[in-house]
Amino acid sequence: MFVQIDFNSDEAIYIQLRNQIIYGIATSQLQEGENLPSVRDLAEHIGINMHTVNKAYTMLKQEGYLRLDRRKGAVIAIDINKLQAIREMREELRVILAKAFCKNISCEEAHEIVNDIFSEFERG
Amino acid sequence: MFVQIDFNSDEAIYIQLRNQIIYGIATSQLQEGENLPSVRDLAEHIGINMHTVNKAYTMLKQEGYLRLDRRKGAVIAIDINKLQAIREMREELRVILAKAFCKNISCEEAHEIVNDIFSEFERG
DNA sequence: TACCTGTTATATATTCAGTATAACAAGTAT
DNA sequence: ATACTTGTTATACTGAATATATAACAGGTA
Repeated sequence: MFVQIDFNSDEAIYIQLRNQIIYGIATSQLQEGENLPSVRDLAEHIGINMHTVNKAYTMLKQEGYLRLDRRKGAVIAIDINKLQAIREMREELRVILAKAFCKNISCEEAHEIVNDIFSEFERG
Repeated sequence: MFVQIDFNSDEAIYIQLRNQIIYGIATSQLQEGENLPSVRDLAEHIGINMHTVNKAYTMLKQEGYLRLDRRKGAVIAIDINKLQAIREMREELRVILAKAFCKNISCEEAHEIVNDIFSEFERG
């Protein structure tokens, strides 16, 4: 597994875990239909509690990134609600871009950064 | 004041307050040199504790959005460290755009949303 | 002097994060 | 059938973060 938890971060462990799995999907390190480790195995591997992993998995399920199957365990399965995704993205971007604008980052510069990051995904 | 706190939100009050002040600066509702209400007045107005407002102000000071002056109180004063701002923005964008990419939002669609939000600022 | 600023210090209640055990239902492998 | 795996649920505990409540202090203003 590729997960790397920063225990000194102010971000909760289960949020870091969720973000890294989403990033793994975006970069094709994790693909539709692929299995994630069981909550117990991943917890063991990272060195954290089972429930912390379960919290991340449950959140990812709720957000439409995976399906939890009694037979196969946690399986990557994207459920796309594009309108809702756009609405959420807009709200999150509003804060980030407001900060950027205050710090003299131009719209063009923001576009460049967006392109940079998207290229990380598309050449996955 | 324009602040509107959602007490049912999962976002901390002082974070909501900070975000709205940054948004207010970006949209020119608050301008360089302008005074914010005193921590006691704003707390009274919103109906929250003085320390919660103080926490938001202290954070905004730390992040370079205002100066705290014993004479004038809290004054909008942007301290620009563009390189750092870009670095932080990049990290935050990475998570948001990974989510977007998983939900089939294209790079072009992301650009449109960025343009939309920037236009909220520039016509302030 | 009286009043206003931000600031600091305590104390308290509540919620959240993370851990620790334990058990359960359902499926798989032997 | 037995043993083992899966996610899931329940309970209990610790520690940290959030928010509140009083109180006081230093520096500046009217």
